[in-house]
Amino acid sequence: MARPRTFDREQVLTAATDLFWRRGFHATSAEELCQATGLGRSSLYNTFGSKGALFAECLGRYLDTTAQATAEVIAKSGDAVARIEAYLTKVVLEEAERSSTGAPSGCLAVNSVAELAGDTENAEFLEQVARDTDARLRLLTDLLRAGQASGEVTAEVPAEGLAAYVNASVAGLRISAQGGAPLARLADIVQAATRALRP
Amino acid sequence: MARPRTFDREQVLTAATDLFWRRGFHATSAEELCQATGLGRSSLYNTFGSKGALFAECLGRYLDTTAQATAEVIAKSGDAVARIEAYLTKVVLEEAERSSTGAPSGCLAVNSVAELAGDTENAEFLEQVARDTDARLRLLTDLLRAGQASGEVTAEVPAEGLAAYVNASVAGLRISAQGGAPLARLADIVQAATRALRP
DNA sequence: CGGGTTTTGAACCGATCGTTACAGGAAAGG
DNA sequence: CCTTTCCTGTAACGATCGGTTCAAAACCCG
Repeated sequence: MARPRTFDREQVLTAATDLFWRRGFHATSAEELCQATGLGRSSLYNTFGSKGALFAECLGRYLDTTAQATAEVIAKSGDAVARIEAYLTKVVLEEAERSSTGAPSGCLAVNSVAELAGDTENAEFLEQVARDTDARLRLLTDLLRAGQASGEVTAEVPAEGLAAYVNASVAGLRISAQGGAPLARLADIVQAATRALRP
Repeated sequence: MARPRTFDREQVLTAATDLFWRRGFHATSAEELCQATGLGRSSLYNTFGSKGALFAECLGRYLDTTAQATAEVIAKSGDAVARIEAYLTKVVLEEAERSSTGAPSGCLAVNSVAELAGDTENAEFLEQVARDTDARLRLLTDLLRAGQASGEVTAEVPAEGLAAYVNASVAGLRISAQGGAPLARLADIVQAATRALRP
């Protein structure tokens, strides 16, 4: 019936995500996206509509992927503090692997919040991240509240607050990694952050 | 001898810093800078040379100002943990005031790292932030090491690691504030972060 | 193998990017 | 008052921005 596509949609999204992650939304041009994905301008616009729509799709895919990975680590056995520690350690291991493979450091969601927080024209991207953050906070809150109930986790701070704290720690780790902190320091941050949760 | 300037350099830098802070380096145009500062294109370029040079000056001034403010809070009396808590609390109070006055939230240095970490053409800005971060880490390390020596601060994590942790906590607070976290959550984060330092 | 449908490449759109050129205006020294 | 020196506003520079147009190419189905 018709001429088929010569590219794989998922591969294109992966390449575009990598570029947005590395350079940010505003600094990434359509020309660079074409070069990185290998497809022409009309194919890109015919498939995704606009640069903003492509970014929204990349961001959504990124958020879903990382949310799933987070849920898997959190769901492992062990007490609540150990699960949080495993979660934070996973972040450090990711940064270690990324810096050795040339992949971008930090977190696309954190970068997007930092870049677009004052950008009224692109508030939709912030809402995407906000929805993801809310879901992540609910997951962490449930885990930490259960930990408080069983005495593994301190009750000096409400579970919602501890969840926000864990979330902030991840962002802090990501920014620290982007700032060039050595792996040993990132590991120290995890150790310190974990201490705060114990009774 | 010559015609004098009709604007105040410091006021221009303040207005430009506010705009860069709010919108980021790449998304801030020369046109917007002229509008925000009130001066014409040629005056702006005649005075600062280029958009990048202006940003470097804004960033340097911001870093110096905040470094001084940090040093003042850290130098106050009290034990090491109380000083760190005062430092983190100050961050939260700043965010509270900014959100009520319409000033930009978050931190220009954090935003710059997130936006420019993968930007090889603007590595000079990252170096500026890196120098500031190194100095801040030295200050924190000294304080925390003294706290460890007197037993006020845990020795489970080396002082350099605790300093990196405090620094990461500030970045996490800033990103959380930009992401829309309510003040009560930010205060919880400070309480939790402070717990990690105690023996 | 030919008709119908979709993708593709390349040229092109107006707008805006960062930056510069230049003519005229305003103050201080003589 | 006139020259000198700098500053200012306007207009424009080439380059690039995100996005579109369109004809030709490529494929599937009959």
